[in-house]
Amino acid sequence: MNTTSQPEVFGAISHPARRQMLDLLVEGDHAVNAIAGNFKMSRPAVSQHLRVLLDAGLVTEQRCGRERRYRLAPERLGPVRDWLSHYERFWDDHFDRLARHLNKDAE
Amino acid sequence: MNTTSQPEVFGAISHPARRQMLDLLVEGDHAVNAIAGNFKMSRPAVSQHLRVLLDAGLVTEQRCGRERRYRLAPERLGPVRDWLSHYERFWDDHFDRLARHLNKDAE
DNA sequence: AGAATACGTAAGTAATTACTTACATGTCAA
DNA sequence: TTGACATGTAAGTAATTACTTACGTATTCT
Repeated sequence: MNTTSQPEVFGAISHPARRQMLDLLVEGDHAVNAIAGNFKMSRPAVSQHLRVLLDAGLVTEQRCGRERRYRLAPERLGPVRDWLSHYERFWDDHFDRLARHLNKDAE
Repeated sequence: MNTTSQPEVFGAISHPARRQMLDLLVEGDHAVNAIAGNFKMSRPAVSQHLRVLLDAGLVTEQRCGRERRYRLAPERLGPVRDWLSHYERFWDDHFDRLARHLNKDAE
């Protein structure tokens, strides 16, 4: 269990606004202004948060005319899920047994 | 999906040392010195990290003579798991279907 | 009682974070 | 081409974080 891998990811999701941005992007990709419309902070602040998410690899950006569309890249949440999986058994043994069963299937 | 609930939890697990402390406590409860032995930082620094985990509800402390034993309280990772669950489908649809199936069972 | 142990807390500091406003750059539209 | 739009970047700042050393407080041991 390597807890130091992808440290930026845990930092990136530690801010409520950034989690909310990811939640927004679940619906599909969005331009910066569309994202910023959901927040009280200034648009540059939103840009900076998006930069953090981009650096963490949690989103990708695509230039699209004068817009920049941000798209969710949820694979990078993998380390979080992996780390969390070590704790699953504590709150839901039933679920855990099934998860391990699935892993066995995958082998 | 309330991304602002239990914000401390996401902050608490954002630091690699604190995740490593939780990982340690998976094995069972430990006194502070036993925990500190695994880190290069000073013991007070470890105490301060443990305080963050305590405030987040991720560990409990029990006075035991002159020791203080910290024990994992993994239920508080629930918000993290819940938030993450909205992304499961992106990397493992099969797993997601089974998760939803389990939820249906639970009703 | 007195010394050693186990720990928290205080206080100080350097680094980082989360903003802000002002500005620069590239794109589209009249 | 001129102006409006979409966005990143720079620079400054206040707040927070992650440490450090010094010290205080129980508890146990002799």
